[in-house]
Amino acid sequence: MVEPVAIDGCELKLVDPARVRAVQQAMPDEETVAELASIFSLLSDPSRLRLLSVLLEGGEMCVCDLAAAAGMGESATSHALRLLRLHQVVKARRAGRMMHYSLRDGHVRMLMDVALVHVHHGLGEAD
Amino acid sequence: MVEPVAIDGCELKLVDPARVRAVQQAMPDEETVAELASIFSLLSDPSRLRLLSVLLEGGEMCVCDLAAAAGMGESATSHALRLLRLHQVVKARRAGRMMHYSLRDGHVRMLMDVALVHVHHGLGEAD
DNA sequence: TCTATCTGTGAACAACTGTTCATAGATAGA
DNA sequence: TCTATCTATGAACAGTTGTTCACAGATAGA
Repeated sequence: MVEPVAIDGCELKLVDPARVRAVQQAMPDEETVAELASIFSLLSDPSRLRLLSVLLEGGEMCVCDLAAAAGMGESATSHALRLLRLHQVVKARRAGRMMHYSLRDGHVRMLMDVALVHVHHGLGEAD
Repeated sequence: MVEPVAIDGCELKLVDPARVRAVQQAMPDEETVAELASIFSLLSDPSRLRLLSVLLEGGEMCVCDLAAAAGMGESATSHALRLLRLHQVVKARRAGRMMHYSLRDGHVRMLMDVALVHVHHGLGEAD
């Protein structure tokens, strides 16, 4: 029933080769996929999520307050904020010896809201 | 300028203790944070993102076609689909000896779209 | 029942990640 | 300039993750 088909130079057994080829052509390029993975990876850590929650609720804050509110050490907080800044999720402002961090745009809130809906919608349902 | 303040039984130096306390009370509980991290973690892997892209574009498909379209081995594909199914992201339907997988709802597309907007919006901007 | 085919699972391995510790950089005030 | 304070960085360690390999389960057809 499953016919052997040559695809990408390799011989594979496929059920619907035409659909496979069509889907492959419509797929985003590797760079885009990698960037998406990067963004989601940033949001996949509880500590970073807590930091972002704090920034969503409290607005601009210094590292020591962020650390205390998120229940983290200050070094871990600094490492996390550096990552978030490198990926354009937060921005930093210096005021004297203190650094103040804030969210860069509203996408984070949207992402967290959609994910929350999914979490609460899928509870208790079987496959 | 920064006053030592007792919080959670530990003495810490904070700039704005009132705001820290307010933010802490508004923060989602640990379980919710962990569930959010779980969902984002599923989307943080390029292989799983490709699989989801394929399902978004092609609809319901069997494991061998999914593997071919996403450019993965069939075992890796099966492992990935199992994870996605355990977290209610995809659902499975058996037809003979073949398993057909499909997306469970539209949240995945929303999440990917919002993340894409962020990726393209933030390109080339400095901090 | 026996076999071929499609998919699922467990173990093992390398690669990656987040935290901590120690230390360095940067700034304000004396 | 010297010191105290706040933040950033580098190294190292444990913990986690994704893939592959080998094999097991499940189903259709002979």
